[in-house]
Amino acid sequence: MEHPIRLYNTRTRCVEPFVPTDGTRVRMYVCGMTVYDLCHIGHARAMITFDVVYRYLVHRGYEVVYVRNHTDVDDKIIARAQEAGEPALELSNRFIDALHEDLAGLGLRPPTHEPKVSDHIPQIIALVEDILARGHGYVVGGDVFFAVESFPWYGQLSGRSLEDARVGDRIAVDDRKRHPADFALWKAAQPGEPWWDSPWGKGRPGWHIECSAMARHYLGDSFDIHGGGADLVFPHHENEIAQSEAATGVRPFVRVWMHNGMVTLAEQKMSKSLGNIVRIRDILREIPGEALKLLYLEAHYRSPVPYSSEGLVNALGGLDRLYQAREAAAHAAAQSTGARSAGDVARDLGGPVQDLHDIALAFEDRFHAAMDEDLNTSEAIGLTFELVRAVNRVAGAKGAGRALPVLAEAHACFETAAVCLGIGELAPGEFFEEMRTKRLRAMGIDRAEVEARVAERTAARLDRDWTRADAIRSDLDAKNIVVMDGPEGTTWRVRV
RNA sequence: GGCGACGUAGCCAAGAGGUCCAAGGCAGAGGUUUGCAAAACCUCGAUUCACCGGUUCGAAUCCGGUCGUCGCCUCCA
Repeated sequence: MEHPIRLYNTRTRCVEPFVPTDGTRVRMYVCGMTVYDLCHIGHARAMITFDVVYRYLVHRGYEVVYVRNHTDVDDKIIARAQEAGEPALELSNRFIDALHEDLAGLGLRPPTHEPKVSDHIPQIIALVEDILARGHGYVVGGDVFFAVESFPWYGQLSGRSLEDARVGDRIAVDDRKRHPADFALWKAAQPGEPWWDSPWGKGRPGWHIECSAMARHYLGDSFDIHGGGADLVFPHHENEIAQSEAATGVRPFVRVWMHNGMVTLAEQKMSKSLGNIVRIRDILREIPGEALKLLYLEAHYRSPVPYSSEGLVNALGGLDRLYQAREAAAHAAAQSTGARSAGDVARDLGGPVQDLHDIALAFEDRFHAAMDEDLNTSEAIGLTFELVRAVNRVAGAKGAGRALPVLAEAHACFETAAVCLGIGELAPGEFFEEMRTKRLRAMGIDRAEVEARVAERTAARLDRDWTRADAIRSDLDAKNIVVMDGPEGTTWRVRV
């Protein structure tokens, strides 16, 4: 690694060089979701953020073990299941399937492991036993609590002390707790709830412990990166640290804590309690998934990002532009014989061709420099669009045929961006088709009818009947269908 | 009340004290191109980085204060 990647660490509140413990092997755990409902665009942000972390680390030569859990044992799941009269694990499995569909629609890479809580009860019980053995927990009835006062570093991540926390201020405190901030490691089973046998009787894991246990099982007592949404810093991640470090005696549990910013709607955080939820699949019906990625990645992952349908459609426009340039570059790459070097061609042709060559040559280094600095995807995307413009300048000009080797270079740059960001990964034709299908659906337009009218217009144009051709054009235009006459015939698109 | 983040053009957004008198995208104006369009390309847009002080030869970038917005402290990505 010629120049280390630098990442912001929530624990130290600094951007610091990232050096994995184990050479080129990186171990990363990301909090997935509690699967009692469909994924919303806030989940999407976390998933997209860490998908990019994963992609980029792999791109830079690391071997990454990426674990993202499904929390399938939880109060809310149980409550939903009881309402629906469905076994809790069946319900959670349905939502895991839905999650996989949604994330595939966004073009996210699957993690190395996707453990479920229900499959790791023995590991959880073992972890709780270790915590008790080291004197950091206590049993009350069939419940087990973590004793925060026994762990001197409690608050290290969130930067709050036990005095500051004032946990009792806003919630009713269970008077069996020794300290208001103590939290459940294991909960005794209530009637009608799923349960597992344990040394403390029938029960189930508390919230937090599952991540400690599964991270330990797949990644060991100490690992490189732990990610999740910024709203998990406290109490979830704080409690994870306390449990894990208390159980193993190994510090630090996690070397780098990474947290993505929230998605806001109309200046407010999207959240379950506010009820302002937008689901991933509602978007995917009408917009290609990469548009959401572009919208998010245009901002830094730690900043809040405003969501709006206008913003999304905006991003779709940019994506479309990117794919058009990609298509031109891909076309050139396929045709380029490589008989002449890009450098020679650039020198001979000069002007925009030379400019494109220069941009392409510097692209990878500049792209890496941006991403190395705590994943500055905004700048990386800026660079990509500079490339788009440079490509269009060359590809759209007369004599583009002579510049093929240089356009082929640009094509390779687009590949780098696509692999690292997951944007522009589809074959351009595939993207245009997806966009057309989804936009037609969004606008309720019948495809066959459009194609018939376009054919009609083409016939009119062949007869040089401009009046009729223009009438059809404006007719279609009123329905947001834009007709384009190019050298290779007439195409059409749905206006975005 | 405690802890934290942020405030850059009409909108979104990047900017490791000087080589940035501020990337990129969208929207807008003019132009090239086109049967007419669309797309694409070219040109134009913050004398300025919420406000006020301070440090410095020099600050959007550092420090202090003011105002504003948001997040966490309760389930949350």
